[in-house]
Amino acid sequence: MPPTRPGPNLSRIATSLGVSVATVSNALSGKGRVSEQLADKIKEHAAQLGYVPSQAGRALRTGRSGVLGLVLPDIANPLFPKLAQAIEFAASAAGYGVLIADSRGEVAPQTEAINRLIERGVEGMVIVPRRATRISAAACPVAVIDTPSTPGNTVAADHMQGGWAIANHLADLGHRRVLIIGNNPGSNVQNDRACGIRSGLRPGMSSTTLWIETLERQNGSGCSLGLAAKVHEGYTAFASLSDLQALRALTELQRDGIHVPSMASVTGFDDLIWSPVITPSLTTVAMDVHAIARIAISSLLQTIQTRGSREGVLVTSETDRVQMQLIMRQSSGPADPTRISRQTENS
Amino acid sequence: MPPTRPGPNLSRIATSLGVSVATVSNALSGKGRVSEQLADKIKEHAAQLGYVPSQAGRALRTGRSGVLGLVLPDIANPLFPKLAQAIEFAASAAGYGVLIADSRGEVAPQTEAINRLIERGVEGMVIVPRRATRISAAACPVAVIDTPSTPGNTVAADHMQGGWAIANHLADLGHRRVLIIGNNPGSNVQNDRACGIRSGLRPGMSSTTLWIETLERQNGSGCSLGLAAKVHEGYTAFASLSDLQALRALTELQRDGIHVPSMASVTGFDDLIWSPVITPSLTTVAMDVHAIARIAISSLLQTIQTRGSREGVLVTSETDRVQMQLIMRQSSGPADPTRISRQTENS
DNA sequence: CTGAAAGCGCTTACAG
DNA sequence: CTGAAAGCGCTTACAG
Repeated sequence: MPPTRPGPNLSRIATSLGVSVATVSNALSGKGRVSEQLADKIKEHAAQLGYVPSQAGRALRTGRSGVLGLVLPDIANPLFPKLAQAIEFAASAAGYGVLIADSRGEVAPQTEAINRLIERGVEGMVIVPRRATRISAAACPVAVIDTPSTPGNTVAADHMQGGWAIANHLADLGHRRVLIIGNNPGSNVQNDRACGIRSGLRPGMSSTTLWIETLERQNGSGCSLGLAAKVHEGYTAFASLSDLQALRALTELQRDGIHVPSMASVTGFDDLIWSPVITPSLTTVAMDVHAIARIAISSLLQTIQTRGSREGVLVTSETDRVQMQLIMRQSSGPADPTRISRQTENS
Repeated sequence: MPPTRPGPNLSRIATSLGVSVATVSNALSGKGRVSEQLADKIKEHAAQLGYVPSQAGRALRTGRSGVLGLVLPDIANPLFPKLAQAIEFAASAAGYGVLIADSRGEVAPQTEAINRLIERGVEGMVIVPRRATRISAAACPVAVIDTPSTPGNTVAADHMQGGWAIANHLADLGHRRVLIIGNNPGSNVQNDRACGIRSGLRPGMSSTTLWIETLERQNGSGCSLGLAAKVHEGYTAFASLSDLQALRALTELQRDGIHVPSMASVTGFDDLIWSPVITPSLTTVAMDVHAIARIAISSLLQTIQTRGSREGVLVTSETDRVQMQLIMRQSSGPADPTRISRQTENS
């Protein structure tokens, strides 16, 4: 005999009130097929009994599990908490739960993670793909958050525009030689940001790009980036493609006696947790994770409603790129040292 | 009529093979009530058809959803990714999925988040409580990860011992005046770490504690911590209670021209993502998140098996505290400047 | 407005 | 070793 849940179910409520389960179900779901009077009575009684509907029963009957999956193949990415939070927020606002899955930085198992979610009956999933991975259609609708230039992307921050905003900011401050500092040239996101920066340079400005992974392959992990030397070569701005690289750049410059921002400006991307906390606080570009999450979830749910949850489609959205916003803090300032006195500096 | 899943189900497999659903079920679950020959044939056919068992059907029948909840009331805590990853790893190794829930830093809604998970039918949950929140029993088994000194804690890193390890390290390096830098005096974890540090000081050593939130309430958020002045007062070691505070301390010292580690040592806690990346890399104390996750999940599952998943119990474990490990990097060095030459420094 | 009944997909005693 | 049947809790056409 199947095990009975200890909690009350529709049948218990029904018999104790002398009505049918159908009526209880209709009353609680508020479909309006029950007289208001009776409905209120049923609702009250259910609440009193501490009734919690069985998702399993409902899912089996309706074919809808009420659960979405979130695949984060690189959970160690410090952007993750904000995005996960935003996704969870948007999903639960729509009445959905969120199952997480990650592939722990290994190579193959993105597919495995996806399969685990399918087995758990998710109606759709949001995937933040690992570097340049193409998502082959899974057995359910999929919303991809990567970068607008990735084919199949559903929604993402406009990383190019973010880069442009940084370049514009640096140009306004009078910088002419910009060192772009990225981690990995294989990242679509980082490449788009770098392109954006280059596209925003004005006549007379120039940039060079330094990829940390490439450098570390030669000099060993944790090696110096040689930024002090770059300052002496005439670089005055260090535009990092993530706050993590900005942090590395800033601490290296400071350690080597280069004062930021009076001798060199440092900027980042993403407004990660430490950016407002460090000294000097970091000028950066933030993505609107809530807008992105909202668009991803609503497009996903729309696809599920129109096409069902068993067809492997890449979800599209009307707004596929969300503006990034420049956050001016204290790590960037005028390039010309004679103007330093005009710059507000933290004491 | 209830909607049919597009995918194959047991019945489809059964009829197409001319056997009963019971036999298919037994064969696929490997309970051994079917001849090996037939079982193999069924398994092969099921795989060929791309059969995915319906969790909803199984859950309804067995009363077990195969899902656990993870409640992170402060998802912005940068420790989150590591812990979430470890929990997800341990849970999925045991065949469970993980639903996340967070309360977005608001005050009341820890309970609301917990209820959402209950409604989704989790068999149990892991809760990392917000600051000093006491978890009142939910409607299912609960494993709490906080600090061993919290009543009801299931498992946690031994934060006191971690503090002791830091103090011991600083003592070995010859430091005598230690400034402990914490964020919030209301955090159990931070308090235990501070106690641990104090307990490890040797005769002749002294410490003062600086709580950043308290200071910022007076001087405004983002204010200077005045660490350079502390150096001139004779403090040589800045023992932060989290890597985030260590980062703030380090950058402030560097900005004010104090070289680390030759003029002052800085240490942290948690080995967060940036700790090995900054210059100088950060000496810190790491918790073994995988051990903690493993213990939390296994205790939780054991309780679920013995007492069911509908009783609100606080799970206990045999090992309630996991040792923390000192990671010596370059931000800490000898207190006595004359000995600096003996210290290996990164160039 | 209310109720009786079917059925989603599964597992498990029970019978053969 | 294999099968027929019951039933987990729910929702929804259908009948009254």
